[in-house]
Amino acid sequence: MIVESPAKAKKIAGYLGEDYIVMASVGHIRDLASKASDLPEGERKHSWSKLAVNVDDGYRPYYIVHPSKAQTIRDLKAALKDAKELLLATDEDREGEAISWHLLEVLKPKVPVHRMVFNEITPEAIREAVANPRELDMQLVDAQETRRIVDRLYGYPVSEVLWKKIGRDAKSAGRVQSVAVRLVVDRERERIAFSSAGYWDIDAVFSPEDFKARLTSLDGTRVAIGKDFDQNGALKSQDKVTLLDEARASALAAGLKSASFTVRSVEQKPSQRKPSAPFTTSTMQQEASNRLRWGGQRTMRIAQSLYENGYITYMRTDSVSLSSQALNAARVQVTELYGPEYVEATPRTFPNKSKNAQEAHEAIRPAGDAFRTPDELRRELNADEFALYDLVWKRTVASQMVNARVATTTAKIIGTATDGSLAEFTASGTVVVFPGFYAALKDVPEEGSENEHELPALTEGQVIDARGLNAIGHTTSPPARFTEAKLVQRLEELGIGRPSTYASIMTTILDRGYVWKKGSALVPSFIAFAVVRLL
DNA sequence: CAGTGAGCGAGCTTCCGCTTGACTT
Repeated sequence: MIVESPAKAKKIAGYLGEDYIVMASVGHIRDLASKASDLPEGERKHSWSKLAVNVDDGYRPYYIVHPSKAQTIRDLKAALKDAKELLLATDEDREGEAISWHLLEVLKPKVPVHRMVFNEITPEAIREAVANPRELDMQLVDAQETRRIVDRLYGYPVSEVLWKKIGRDAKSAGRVQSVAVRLVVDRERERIAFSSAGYWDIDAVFSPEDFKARLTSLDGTRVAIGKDFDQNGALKSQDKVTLLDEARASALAAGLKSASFTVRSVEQKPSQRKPSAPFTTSTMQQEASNRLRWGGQRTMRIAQSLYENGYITYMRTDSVSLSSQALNAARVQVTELYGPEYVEATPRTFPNKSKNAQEAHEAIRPAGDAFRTPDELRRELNADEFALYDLVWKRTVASQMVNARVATTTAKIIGTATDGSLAEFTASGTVVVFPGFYAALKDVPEEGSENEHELPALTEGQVIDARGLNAIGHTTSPPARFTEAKLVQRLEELGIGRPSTYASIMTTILDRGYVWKKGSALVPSFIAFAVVRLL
């Protein structure tokens, strides 16, 4: 049996016993020749030679076995000599199907060949796959080959156009990298074109319990805030809003100093928060970026180590689905750690956000049919591994827990200034009524929950005091630059790139000098503007 | 006889996606 990953091969070998030899192709075994000199003698002088695609004869590709793969091929051939049967068990996606086809072409097996697939590595799933082989799907193989040829046919010549038209500082172009560069450049253009606007409001602190409120309305008209402005710094809608300048805001704050304030309304609204879907490669990179400040490369290196040592499932995946084994493990763990009332009644499933998803693997989760808690592994893992495992564990377990229930209280407080203006302040507070999946996250609160705070008990008509009234100036900000994680998220939404390439796309555009990093922000170089304009 | 310069040809760069391990900083 041939699979793609050595770690996977080792695991499956343990399940199948001595009748099977399980080996790995270690990814692709052949690729288009990368330069004309790698072609056979006599084929090096055609106009298409350096493309390694014969565009004059049906776009016939010239494949070569990369020298670093020669030993793998020799090992596979040697093992095949004594085999009764060859089972091609590469991943169930476009690239995996192609790897199987290339294996057939190179190994030329004399024994019966079967193609089989499995989405989870359990003894039952493997046995079922062995019992239900299928044929190679040549449509999928053709799709991969076409993808490969078109990327070459555009990537090489368009890169060469850049060399000629812009100079050798323009290094490369391609279906994926050029879109990434363009997103960064477009964003920078928006920032350059942006005009910021200034506006003022008043922050108030009221007693009891010194809670904070903000001026939201003046004489019945809403006070302008950041989102009322467009990118030119002009007020957006025709909606009636009052725009406060510094003088007006300061005068108003002074005029309210001795005012008496009344609670005009108190409204409480219950709401629920849902846990996020289990990790894909892209969301894991985003979370590690947010929580741990790690780049994609580092996250993937740590994940690889966790995977090879059997702590997590495969780390290059576009699926948010958990196997039945994983669902069960998560639910058992939630019951044990938090109690049955924390387990969602039926297993939660999540829609896949990426329309190009091929779902050859399940979501990234703790390995095994019983999860080990981060605390149980604290001694076995180094600091980085522990930090990433902790994120994976929390995300997986939380995904099978019940919603958090929260209550948001909004209070409106009014007062009249010495000049007769009626000022309305708004305060809001949120309390967690039932933590649900928050219980698993603990120190890692979900988005938006960091600032949750409670309001004191207030009743309508209650008269309260202002402890402080401060006019505060604000300016609108341009759209933020992309971070690595945000760019990966956007590329995935657009269906560009694959889990195995997200981290390397970033190094490509950095290495080519198209972008540089300012802290974690991606800033385009001058040459990037030129390249995007030409393309 | 040594050095210079023109002209010519060969070879390199470049794409995306799948794996790990051997390197260097």
